[in-house]
Amino acid sequence: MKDQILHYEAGGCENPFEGYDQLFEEALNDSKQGSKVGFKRGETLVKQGTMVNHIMFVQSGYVKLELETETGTVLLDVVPKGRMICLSGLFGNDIAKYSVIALTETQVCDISRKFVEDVVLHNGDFASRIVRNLNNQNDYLYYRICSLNQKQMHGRVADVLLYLADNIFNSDEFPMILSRRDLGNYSGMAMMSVIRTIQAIKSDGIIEESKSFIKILNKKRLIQLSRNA
Amino acid sequence: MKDQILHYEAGGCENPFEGYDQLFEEALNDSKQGSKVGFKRGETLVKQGTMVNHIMFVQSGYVKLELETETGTVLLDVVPKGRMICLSGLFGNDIAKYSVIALTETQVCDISRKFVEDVVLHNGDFASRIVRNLNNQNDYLYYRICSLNQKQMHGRVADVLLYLADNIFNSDEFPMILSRRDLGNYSGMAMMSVIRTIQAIKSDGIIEESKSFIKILNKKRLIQLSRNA
DNA sequence: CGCGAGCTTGACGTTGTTCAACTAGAGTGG
DNA sequence: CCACTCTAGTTGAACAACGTCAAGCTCGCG
Repeated sequence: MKDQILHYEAGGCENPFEGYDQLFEEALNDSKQGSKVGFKRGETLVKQGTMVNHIMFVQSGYVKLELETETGTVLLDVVPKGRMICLSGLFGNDIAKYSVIALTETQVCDISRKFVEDVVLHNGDFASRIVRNLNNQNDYLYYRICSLNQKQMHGRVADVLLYLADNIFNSDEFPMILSRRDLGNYSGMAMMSVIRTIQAIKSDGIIEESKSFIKILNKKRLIQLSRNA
Repeated sequence: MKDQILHYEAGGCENPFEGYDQLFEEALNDSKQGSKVGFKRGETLVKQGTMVNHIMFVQSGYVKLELETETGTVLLDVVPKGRMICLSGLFGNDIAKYSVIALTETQVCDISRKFVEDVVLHNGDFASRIVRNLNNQNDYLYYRICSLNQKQMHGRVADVLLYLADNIFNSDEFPMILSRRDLGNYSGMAMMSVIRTIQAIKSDGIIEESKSFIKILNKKRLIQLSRNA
């Protein structure tokens, strides 16, 4: 029971729109409602502080959510293809709370926020999915807070790697789309500390990296590291 | 814009049940649906890992939400009278993700989770309030992550104090219901580091403490500390 | 071939934790 | 009423963890 949150399992990253294809297809085909847009790595989809009146479905690629503060940047999350972004703006104000930046070539599909809000208002089943999705997001953030609160460098780096493997790529081998700096912004560490820690994990034979492609060789030990061993 | 999240303002801690008194009054008067229970300081309202089939309204007093992990305890949040707890269990499974513990004498009022879920399913306006509430909870967690990620001890302690003053007690003078250990579990610090930091803030004349009652004497400087000065 | 961004390494200084000893107050039982 | 104990809070000194600085590296790209 205790470790239910230690190894975050994204039960709730299910797409709440699944099964509602038809409903939203109409919205998407309406030129005013939906439009597909492509981005290159590094491009900004949404800039923190600007007005945003739509939510987005990531059709292909990967994006990161970043929060800029006076003292630096926090990497809030990585979102892979098949999930939604900006759901957290539903029924709130128009101002984007964080920036969204492409980590790879990315295609997204905009949906009017008002439209989605209307569906929530009139379709209880859909509303319940949105609630469940937000609750899962909450669980994820709890897990992040635990990691930051209690673990030291090795544990935190292990956490990011496990999160990427288990929740973003669903594989123990994946391309390293995050820079060392990104990893630092995610885990609350200086970039150089990230480097040193990863170096140590590599030379312990726990992971392998070539051509910015990560392989987890010894997952058990990685999980042990995460538990602060 | 940048500091929108640095000073967390609980726009969203509004009670989503407000205005729905009548609807839930009925539920509460039904002996099966609602019941009022009292707790003393230190008593556990909900134990992490147990089954919970209700959400709770805090009628009087203050409670804390705590997550127990293998490596220690994380203080997730403090909830004052007038707010709900366990909303995060809506449409999820029955298992409590965290413990709820009374910080003072507390009276709570249980409401069947199924009942609330039914209202969400059939009342769009209420559903939108729940969504907004959860989104505000998300914002709060982002703010916490920023604090943990980027600030050092003085900033983090300042953050807790400001959070308590601005969002829990709505006053710059309040009883210190959290122990030093609690503060450590909240801010990701060792208890002794909390003590030293508070001692320093006191001797700088920024706060005053007597009989476990806190007065913020110089809020500007406390905010400066929070900004990592 | 040279330039720049991301990465790496070592030395050093700071921040924060741990350990151990001590104090003050709150309850408890005789 | 007085020991007695228990918990929360406090302090200092030693130590480990982490960040910072400065220099050099590597690799893709023009």
